[in-house]
This record gives sequence, structure tokens and C-alpha cells, in this order.
Amino acid sequence: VARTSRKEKEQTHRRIVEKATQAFRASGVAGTSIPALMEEVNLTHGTFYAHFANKDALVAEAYVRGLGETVDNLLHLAGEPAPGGGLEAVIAHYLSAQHRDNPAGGCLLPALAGEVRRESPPVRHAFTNGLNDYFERLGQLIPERNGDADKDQALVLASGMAGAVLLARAVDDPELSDSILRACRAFYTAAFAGPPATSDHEND
Amino acid sequence: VARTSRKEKEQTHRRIVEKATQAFRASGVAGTSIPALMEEVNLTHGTFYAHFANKDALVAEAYVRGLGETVDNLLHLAGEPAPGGGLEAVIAHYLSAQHRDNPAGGCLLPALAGEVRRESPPVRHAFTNGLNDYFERLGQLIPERNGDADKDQALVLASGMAGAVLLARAVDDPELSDSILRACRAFYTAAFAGPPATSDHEND
DNA sequence: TGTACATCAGTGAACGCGCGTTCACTGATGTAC
DNA sequence: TGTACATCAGTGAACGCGCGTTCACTGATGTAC
Repeated sequence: VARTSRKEKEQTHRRIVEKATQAFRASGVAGTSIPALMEEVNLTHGTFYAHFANKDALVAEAYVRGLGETVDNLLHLAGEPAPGGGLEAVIAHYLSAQHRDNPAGGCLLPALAGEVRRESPPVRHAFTNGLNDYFERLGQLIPERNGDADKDQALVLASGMAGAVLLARAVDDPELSDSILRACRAFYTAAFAGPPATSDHEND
Repeated sequence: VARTSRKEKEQTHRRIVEKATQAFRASGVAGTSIPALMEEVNLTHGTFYAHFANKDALVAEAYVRGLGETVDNLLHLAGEPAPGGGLEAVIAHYLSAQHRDNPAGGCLLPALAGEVRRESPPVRHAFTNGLNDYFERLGQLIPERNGDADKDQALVLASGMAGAVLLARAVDDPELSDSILRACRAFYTAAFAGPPATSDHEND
């Protein structure tokens, strides 16, 4: 077989990016080779360069797509964007064992944010744009509570949850890993999705 | 020159580990080659294998040392371990531009925790042990406030701060990066190091 | 303390390997008439 | 609509490179007497 139509080429392009976002989150950018990636797309690696100038161009595209997917999934979990309504569900899912155990399909931040610092300027810029969207859309779920700006609260919540999953995935002790998720889930739920102000002391 | 004394060999070993913890935090494990590392130690790369069975053995040792150093530095910042006293200083330093801009000398977690998941079992185990120490020693700085266990609070604070530095380092927009640090510093200080319970509304 | 031998820290060339990327080629798709 | 030619998506062998690791070697250090 030698050539496919232009429509099929677009689909191939999308399939490469799609597999790449998953592979990058699962194995890191350096840990995902072009030959291995193209094999998963069922093409020879030579054709990669008909779609992208180089690996860097793919990385930039995959980061943006991965961040977008991440937020889409989170907002979908929250149901209709009723302000504050679904935030508890978002936190519970983000800090779940299911999310921890599925890096390839989960949020891009705990999987890849640590590598962004060492990527090329275009990749870092694409990531930053995607992250700004992320913060903004997450912020819309948070009810205004302390007079803090929505975005400031989104920064805290997003970075905090990313850090929790980061550590929960790193340790090899399942109990400790569960403890990290449990403690953070309780904390962030109370801080961002709990009742506005009760005089009762909170319990588990 | 051909051979040095046993005492000098021990020093060489330490110098390799020391340079490795810095290089790994700055460039990642995969991004640090044995030849490049040994050049920084001013030795030819062949002698590396007189000190370590393979790269993995160095990685395990460097993780433990890096985590230990990190906590030592933090506790030193907190001054005498007066409970609750130095926590504000620890948070302020961790979430400072200075820390963000110095990955090689800073906390190991935002720099390397994302890679641990893909390391060998011995490396993950060494990391987990080091992290348990980290949590315990950090927990001793946190005043008991809500009846939560010290360790649970340490998990939240450590993972939250690590996530904040992780994202602050990833973005290429200095303003956004500063915002992340500022918002998280205000939040975690109020949550963990602030006054136990004031009726006043907090301000900046 | 002095001598003779064994050890082994460090040297530097070499290895096999997988990486990102290139390139001549194939033949179905797209286009001009 | 049919024919003739140009394009180009995908193929598969090949490249230069740096990686982790090995190894024969050197000569100062360590040890036995």
C-alpha cells in the first residue's frame, strides 16, 4: 500500500497526536520514541515526517490536546456547569485510586508538568496557554468564598491536586499512596467545595 | 595518574552522588548521562563502574540523599524545631522565586517525583522510605489545629507545595508563575501556619 | 623499617543498541484537459 | 466521462549520534614478611 487520500491523512494525523498524548503521559516524552509511537498507530516510522516537522512539533500539539482533554473530562464529570455544584465530584475523581492508576488517560499535569521546564520554548508556550485555559475553566466551578479571586483559588486547587497525584503515583507503598489521596480529598473538599461557613467542627 | 587511596575513593563516591542529586534535579535522570556526570566530577566515565554496579544503583542512592538534603534544608530554615514556629518561614521559602529558579539545589519532589513512577522497584522503594521521613519531619513543624493527624496535614502541605513549584516552573509566563507561588503561599500559610482561629477576615 | 608482591582506583578505547531523522522509492489519489 | 500526468501518503533501509556498559591496561596504594 502506498498512498491514502487527504481526508485519511488528516485522520492519521489525529491518530498520531491522540496516541502521543497517551504515550507521553504514560511513559514521558523522552520515554516515547517515534518508531514505538508509529508502531502503535500501525504505520512505519518514516511517515511521521510527512505529518510533523520533528518530534518537538508533535510534543507541542500533544500537550495542548492533552490539557484540553483533561479539562473537558473534569468539566464533564462536574455535569452542567452549575457553579460549585460538581466541584466535589471533580475533586473526588481527581484524587481517586482510579485516576492515580491511569496516567495515560488522566490529567496531564501530574504526568508531564515536571518535564515541561526542559522542553523547547514553543512547547512551554503551548503548555502555558493550555494551562491558562485549565485554570480559568476550573475556576468557574469554585464558588466565591473568602473574597479571593476565582483564579487564585483555581491555582491553589489545581496545583495541590496535581501534587497529590504526583506523589501518590511515585510511592511504592499502597497504604501511603491511599493516605495521600484520602487526606488531600478531605482537605480540598472542605476548603473549596464544603459548606460556606458552619459553626460546627468538621468531621470525616 | 592511576590510583588513589581508599579514603579518597570514598570521597570520590560522595562527590559522584552529590553531583548526581543536583544534575538529576536539574536535568532529570534520563537527561543526565554517566559520561556527562563523570566529566563534572573530573574523572573519566570508565571509573564510574568501580563505584556503582550500574546507573540504577546511583539513582537509588541519589534519591535518598536528595530527599534527606531537602528536609535538612527545610528544617534548618525553620530554625530550632519549636513546633509551629518556623513553619511560616518554611512555606515562604518553599514557595519563593528563589526556590523555583533553583531546581538543582531545591526540593527533590517537584523536580523528580514525576519520574519515580517509571523507575525500578529498588529506586521506588528507596524514594518511598525517604518520603516517609520527609512527611514525618515536616509534620513535626505543623501545630495540631483541627484534630487532624500531624501526618495527614504533612501529606497535604508537602504535596500541595510540590505541585505549586512544579507548575510555577513549567509555565513560561513569569507573571502567571509568580501568581501561582503567591496564591499558594497565602493559602497554605493561612491553612497551616496562621493564627489558630481569628474572627477577623484575613487580608494580604 | 625495607623489600616484593598483590590489589585496585582511575584511564581511555571500544562494544552494541536505540534514538531522531533522511531519502529513494511505490503506487493510489488528485488534477488538467 | 475518460485519459495522461503530477502529486504525495506511506514504505523500509540507512545515517550519525550519544547512550550505558565493558575491558585491557597503568601505576600508586596496601599488605606480607
